[in-house]
Amino acid sequence: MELGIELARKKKLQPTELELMILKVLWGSSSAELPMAVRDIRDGLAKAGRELAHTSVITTLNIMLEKGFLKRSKLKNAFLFAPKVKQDAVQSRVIDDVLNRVFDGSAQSLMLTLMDHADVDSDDLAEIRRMINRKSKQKPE
Amino acid sequence: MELGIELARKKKLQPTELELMILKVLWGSSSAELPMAVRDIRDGLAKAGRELAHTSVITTLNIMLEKGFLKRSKLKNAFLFAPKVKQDAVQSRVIDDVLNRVFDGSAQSLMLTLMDHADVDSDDLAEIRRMINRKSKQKPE
DNA sequence: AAAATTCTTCTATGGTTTTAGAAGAAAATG
DNA sequence: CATTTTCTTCTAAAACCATAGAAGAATTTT
Repeated sequence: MELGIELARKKKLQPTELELMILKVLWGSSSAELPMAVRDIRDGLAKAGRELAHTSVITTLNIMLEKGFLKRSKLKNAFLFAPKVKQDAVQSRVIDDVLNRVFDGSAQSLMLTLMDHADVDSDDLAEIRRMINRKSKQKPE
Repeated sequence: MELGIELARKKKLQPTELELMILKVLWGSSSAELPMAVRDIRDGLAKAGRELAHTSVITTLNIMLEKGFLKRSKLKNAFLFAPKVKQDAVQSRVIDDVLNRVFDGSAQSLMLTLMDHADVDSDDLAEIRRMINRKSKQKPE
């Protein structure tokens, strides 16, 4: 029996380029958590170099709502949007994805690439070393 | 001579999902560098869980050729494909992109996320520490 | 209240990605 | 040499992404 079962398309958990920009505007708003009006989000995008029509922003916000990235509330006749996902969580998912897809799961390889490439100065290195020490104590595993 | 100045579209430097899988098949082939036949690439993909029609693979390979990810040679009537970009280079570009887009350029933040998330065991930590020491000597910057 | 402004939903287009069939040329096989 | 197999190129479709105009409802302004 050939069941047609719509496998409900595996929901991209990763925000797209533009979606991420929007999330960053929301996360960065004075008191995060605080819902923003479309107009303000649009301004935030413009400030980041992305000038879009008002309706373009709305369209994307609605898609993000469906995807579960945002929550929405109403003020008068207008909608306000707030992030439903935390920045940490998104960052984690992205790193996980890159780690597995691009670096075959090798965290070392990833770090090596990062340090070879990005201009990590000696202060950064020191900070990272501190981080590692903390880590290796805290979780000897 | 006013040649047609191909400012063309901004050439996605990043391989897509499938394109990356294909590159991995090519990079991973016994002696990298060695050109592979479509059939073999197809098998490699299948082995990685991606079963595509022969023509689907060809279509994608041709796109990758246009994008400059691959080079092509001919054997009899069939084409052979080999990577034109090195794995390091692609990894670098991806990390750079993620660093800037997702972590606002903070390598520390990226690393922290990586270590909090991925299961980096103490051996890994030791290795990473060694890496950092090497780095901080080599380039006091 | 009439007019202007503000917002939303609907609809639409162009581009990219992924996937694959049809048609036809070339090579291998019997 | 006729048939089968193996390749390629062309064409195409569905999904997703980015962008935005038209139409219409609600709010504000004059």
